[in-house]
Amino acid sequence: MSKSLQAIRGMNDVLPDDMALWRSFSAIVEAWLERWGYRAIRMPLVENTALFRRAIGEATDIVEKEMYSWRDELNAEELTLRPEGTASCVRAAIEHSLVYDGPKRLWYGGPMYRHERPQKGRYREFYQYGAEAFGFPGPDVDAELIVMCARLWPELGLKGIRLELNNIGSAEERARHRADLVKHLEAHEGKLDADAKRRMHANPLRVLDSKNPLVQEVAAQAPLLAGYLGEASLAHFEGVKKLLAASGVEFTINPRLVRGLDYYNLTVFEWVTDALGAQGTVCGGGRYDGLFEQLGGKAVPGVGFAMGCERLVALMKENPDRIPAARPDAYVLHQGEGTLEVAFTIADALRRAGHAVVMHAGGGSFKSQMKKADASGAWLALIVGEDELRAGDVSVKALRGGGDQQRIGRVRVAGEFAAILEKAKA
RNA sequence: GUGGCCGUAGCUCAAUGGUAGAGUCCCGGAUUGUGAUUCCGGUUGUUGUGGGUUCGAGUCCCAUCGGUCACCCCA
Repeated sequence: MSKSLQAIRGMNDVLPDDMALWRSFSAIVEAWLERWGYRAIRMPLVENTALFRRAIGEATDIVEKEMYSWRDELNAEELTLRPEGTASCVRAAIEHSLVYDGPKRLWYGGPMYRHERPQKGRYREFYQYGAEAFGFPGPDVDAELIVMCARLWPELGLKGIRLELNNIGSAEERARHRADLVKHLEAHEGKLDADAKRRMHANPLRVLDSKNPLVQEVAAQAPLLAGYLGEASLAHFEGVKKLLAASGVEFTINPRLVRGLDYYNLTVFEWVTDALGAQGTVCGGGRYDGLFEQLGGKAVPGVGFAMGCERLVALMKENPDRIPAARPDAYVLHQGEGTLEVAFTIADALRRAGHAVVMHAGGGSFKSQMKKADASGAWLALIVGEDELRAGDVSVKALRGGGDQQRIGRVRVAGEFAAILEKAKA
């Protein structure tokens, strides 16, 4: 084992048995995104490091210690494997003037990279689907994105995913709150632990999340952001809540909900489950109206979410009956001089007619070929032996119940196969 | 990044410091051409890796790699 190479820590192979579930997950999610009017976009996995530093924020954990960054000496560039998708998506929208002719709804999917200690539901390479709506300032699209998710969970067969919501106000409101918050923290610096002190100026909102009881005491008396929210912010949030209520989507307000990326404002939300231990957030997002300008574009409002595929697939795994069995229509076996060519061309003809056909390869006794046919999960076994070869026939045997073995002329197989298959499945 | 627990056959797991095992899977056989059930037989391995203690280490110690859980963080 030690001499053989291993996958990079926190970066996982997905084996064929699991890929069946992954592909069905992807098919459901992608169809759902398209159905809601979101259009696919694809961005590179590698971007300039500066993009993430500017978008996500210098003081965030992601930028401080989780990015895979390196210097590409060939071009003298600082590069980073993307830790999330929103920054790239906004960069692409600015670069290609995507909102020139009006607002846009976009989605993307693919791997993201963060150098964290791996844990269940937390990997160094992990897949996300993200949806972003650019150019819509109103609360309706915030609500649309949230309701969208609410409708997806049942399609994936998932229950017990609850919605947490918060309003973190505008940049100006947060700046005023933040100034007062820092003052408050400074006044009680003696009670803060090292972590809280470090964050006090860099990311004071995070201090409120501390689990240290002494720090909590300080946090409990800290000025609340809610007291700094102006009419516009409150109205926006009311608008979101009204549409959620109209859609029958339940939520809890979590005033502690602070997203770990600096670009958010107004609406932030997380979809959370208790079934995954400490990594319970299955989808998270919010509004980021300042991000376009921060990245050098015109002022364009944005709102979006990203969902963690590994976590959702893990939840789907708990309902094994939803895992689709991929079975071929037929398994073709052959034995005897001259049978291979006949079997081979029959398999070819059936595939050209649209059927899923596995051709036995590698020889073996008749018995072992039958075993492989059964193990393949195929509905039918097609047998070309010496008898069939002489008679110009193929034997068709149903492997999953349904009907006796029959022989049919091999020129008729392609034409009659669909009917035979249907009968075998009945 | 910090701490706890764990690493034995492809998989799931046994083995008081004293000869590494079971189930499953896989392969072969049970009248010459028929699977899934049943019966019989067979192969599974540098016990994650590298050191150390010991007459003797899967077992004890150290390191390292990996997994897992919690902290942290987030999807």
